[in-house]
Amino acid sequence: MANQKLPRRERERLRQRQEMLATALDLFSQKGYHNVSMQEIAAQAEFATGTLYKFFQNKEDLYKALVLEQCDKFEEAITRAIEKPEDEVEKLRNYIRVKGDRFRRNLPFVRLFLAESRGVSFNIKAGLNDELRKRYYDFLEKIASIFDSGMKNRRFKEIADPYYLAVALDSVLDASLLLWLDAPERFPYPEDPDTILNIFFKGLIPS
Amino acid sequence: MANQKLPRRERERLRQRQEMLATALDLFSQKGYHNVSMQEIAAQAEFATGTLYKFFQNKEDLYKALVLEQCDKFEEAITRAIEKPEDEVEKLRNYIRVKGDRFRRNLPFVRLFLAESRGVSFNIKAGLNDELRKRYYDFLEKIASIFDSGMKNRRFKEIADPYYLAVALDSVLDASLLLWLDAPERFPYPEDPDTILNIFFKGLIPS
Amino acid sequence: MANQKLPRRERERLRQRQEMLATALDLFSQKGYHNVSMQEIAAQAEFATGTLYKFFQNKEDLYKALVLEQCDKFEEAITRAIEKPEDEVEKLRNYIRVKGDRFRRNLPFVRLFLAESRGVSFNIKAGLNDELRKRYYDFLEKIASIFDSGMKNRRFKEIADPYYLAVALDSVLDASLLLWLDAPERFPYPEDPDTILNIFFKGLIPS
Amino acid sequence: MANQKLPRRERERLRQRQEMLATALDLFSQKGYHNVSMQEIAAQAEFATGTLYKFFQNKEDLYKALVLEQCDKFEEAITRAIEKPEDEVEKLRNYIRVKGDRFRRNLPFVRLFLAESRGVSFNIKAGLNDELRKRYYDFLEKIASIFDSGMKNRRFKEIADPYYLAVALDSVLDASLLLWLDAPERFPYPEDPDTILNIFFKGLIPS
DNA sequence: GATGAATGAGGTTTCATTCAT
DNA sequence: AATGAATGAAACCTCATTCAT
Repeated sequence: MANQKLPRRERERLRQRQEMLATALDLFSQKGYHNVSMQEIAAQAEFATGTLYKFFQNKEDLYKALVLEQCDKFEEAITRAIEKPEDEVEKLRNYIRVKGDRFRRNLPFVRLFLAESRGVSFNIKAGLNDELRKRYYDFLEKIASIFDSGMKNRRFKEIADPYYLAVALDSVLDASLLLWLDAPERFPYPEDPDTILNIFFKGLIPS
Repeated sequence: MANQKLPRRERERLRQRQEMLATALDLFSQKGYHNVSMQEIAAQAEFATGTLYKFFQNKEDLYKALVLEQCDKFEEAITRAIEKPEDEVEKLRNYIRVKGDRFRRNLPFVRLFLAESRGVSFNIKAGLNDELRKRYYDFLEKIASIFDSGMKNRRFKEIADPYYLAVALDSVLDASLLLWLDAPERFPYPEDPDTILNIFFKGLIPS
Repeated sequence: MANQKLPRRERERLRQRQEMLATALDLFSQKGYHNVSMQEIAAQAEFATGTLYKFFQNKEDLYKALVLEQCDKFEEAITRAIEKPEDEVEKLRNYIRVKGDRFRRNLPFVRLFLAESRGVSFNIKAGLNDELRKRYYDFLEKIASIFDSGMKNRRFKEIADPYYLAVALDSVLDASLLLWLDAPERFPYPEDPDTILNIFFKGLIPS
Repeated sequence: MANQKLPRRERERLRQRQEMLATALDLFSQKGYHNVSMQEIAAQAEFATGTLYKFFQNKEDLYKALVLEQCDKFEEAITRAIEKPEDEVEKLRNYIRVKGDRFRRNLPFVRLFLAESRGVSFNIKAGLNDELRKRYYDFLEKIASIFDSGMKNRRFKEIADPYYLAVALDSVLDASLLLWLDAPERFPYPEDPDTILNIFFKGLIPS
C-alpha cells in the first residue's frame, strides 16, 4: 500500500490521527456531539488535549474529518460494488448488499446521525452540510446512471426520472435498515436484495 | 372554538406559551438545540428568562413540548386526510398531498430536525425518542392499513408486506420533499401525488 | 387578653403574621435559611407572595422578626421562672427547668440555630447579631444577679465573677440539651436540674 | 519536611490549593457560605473560576475540605497537648491553653461557624455534619479519659460522669472564648487556665 | 513536538422583589 | 388590600481553546 512508502514519521502521525478519529466516533455515537468534550476524547484516546489540536483545528473540524472519512470509505465501497457486473439488476443488488453490509459494520457511525432524525423519519442524509450534500448528490448520480443505462437497454421501463428512482431506492433502503436497527425482531434484516427491489419492479396495481 | 370559552387569564397564558414555542421553534430550527440559549429564546420572545421557566420546567421540557405539539398537529392532519375517501388510491393521494402541505407550511419544524440531525444530544431525546418512535410506528400502521385494505379488495397486488410498503412510501415521500427543499429548481415539488405513487404502481421491469 | 381589645382588622393582621412566622420557622428549621424561598413560605402559609412583603420588608426582615419573637417568648418565660422563689438555688433550678422545657417544646427553633454550629460545639448564641447579642447579655445579667445575691447571702462561695458563672452555667446547660437532642439514648435528658447544678456546687478536687 | 521531597509540580499544586482554601476561609468567614460566590473566591485568590473546579469538585466540596482540614489541625494540636504531662490537672490546663491559642490564631475559622449559624444550607452539611459530629464526640472522649483517670487516681471526686464533665468543660471554654471575641475589654481573655478550671474545682456551696 | 494546567466566556436555572390587576 | 405573574440579576459549573514548560 501507498502508506508503507511514507516516511516513518508520517505513518506514525496517520496512525495517531486514526486513533483519535476512532475514539471520537465511539464517543460521539454514544453521547452525541455536544455531550462529548475534547478532554474526554483526548483522555480516552490517551493523548494530551493539546495534541488533539495539533491534528484538528477545533472540535467542529474533528467532527467534519470524522464524517468525511466515513463517507469516503462508504462511497468507495459502493462505487467498487457497482463497477464490476455488467447487468444493471445485478449492480443494484450489489449496491443494496454493500450498503447494508457497511451499515451493519458501522453502527456507531450510523447512530451518530440517527439519534435525532428518526423521530420523524428523516434519514441519514438529513442535515449534511454543503460538502456532504454535494457528495451525496454525486453518489446518487451513480445509482441513477444504472437506472439510465437499464432504460436505454430496455431492461427497465421509463416510469420515472432515473435520478428520482435512485433517490427513491436509496431512501427505501435507508428506511429498511433503520427499521431493522430499531426493532430487529419485528423488522428482519433484508438479507435478500430483491425484497427491496421488488417494490420497484413489481407494479402494485394489477394491469 | 373552545378557547374562547376559557377565562381571559387562561387564554392569555396560552397565547404566551404559543409565543414562546414559536420563538423557540424559530431559533432551534435555525441554529440547532444546543446552539440556542434560554436567554436567547426569552429575549427574542420578549419575556424574561424566568418567565420561560414558569411555562417549561427546563430547556429539555420546552423542546419536548415543542416537538410533541408539532407532531400532534401533523398526525391529526394526516389522520383526517385518510379518513374521508373510500378509495384506497385516493387515500394515498390525500396522504401525500397533506404531508407535503404540512411539510411546506412547517419548514422551520422540518429544519429543526435537519439542524439537529448532527448527532446532537442523545440524552435529550432519550425519553422523547421512545415516545416519538412509538407514535411514528402507529402512524405507519395507518398507512399500512390502506395497503392492506387495497390488497383485500384486489385493487393492489400483494407484492410486499403492507407495513413495509407504508415505510417505503413514507420514506420516498420524505426524500422527495427533502430534495425539493434542498434544491427547488432541480427537484420540483411533487405537485401531483401520482409522481410518487407511480414508482410503486408501475413495475419497473417490463413483463 | 389585650389582643381582644384590638380592632378586629388589627387582630386579623396579627393572626396572619403569626401564620407566616410559624410557617417560616417550620421551613427554615427543616431546610435552612438559604434553602427556603419566599414563594415556598407564601405557598405553605397559603398567602400570596406579595402579601408576605406587606408584613415583612424582605426575607432578612422576616427572619429577624422570627428570631426576635422566639427570643421574646423565651426571655419572658425565663424571667417569670426566676422571679418567683426567694431561694437562689431554687431560682437556678427553675431556670434550668424552664429553659429545658422551652428547648424541648421549640425544637424547630433550636434546630434552626444548631444546624451549623454543633460541629465545633459552639452553642446557640453563636452568630447572633448585635441586637440579639445585647439581649443575650442582658439575659445573662439576670442569671448573674442570682449568683450575686447568693454570694451576698453567703449561700454561695465567691469562686468567680457572678457574670462569668452565669455564662458557664448557661453554656453547660446548652451543651447538655444539645447532647440529648443529638443522641437521646446515650445522653438522657437532664430531668433533675441538680444534675447540672452539681457540677458547679460540688468541687471536683477533694479538700 | 516531607513536602520538600515532593516533585516541584506537586508542591506547586499544594501551594495553590492552600491559597484557594485560605482565600475561601477568609471570604466564608466574613460573609457566610451562601454569600460568597465561586467567582469571588477565584478572583480574590487570583485564579480563574475553572481552576477552582480543578481542585474541588464543587462549592460544597471546597467547603468540606476547608472545614475538615481546619479540624484536623485543631484535633492534632489538642491531642499533642494532652499527651505529654502525666498530671491530670496539667493535662486539662494544657488543653485549655492550646484550645485558646488555636482559637485566637484561627479567628477566621471561628468566625466561619459564627457567620454560618444562621441555619444555612442544611443539606450541604448533611454529610459533613455526621463526620464532624463523630469527630467531636471522639475528641470529647479524650478529655473525658482525663477526668476518668483522675477519678481512678482519687485526684478528682466522682461528682459526675467523666464524659459529661468533658462536655461541660469544653462548653464553658467555648463560651469564655466567644465572650472574649465579642467584647475583649469587658471579658478579658482567660490567660490563666485556672480561671476556668476553678469553676469546676471549687464547689460553689460552702460545706 | 507533546503536554495538560489554566483560562473565562457562556450556559442553565433560581428566587427575592415588584407592580398591574 | 391582596394577589401572583413577571422580572432579571446572579449563582454554579463546563469546556473549547491556548501556551508555558
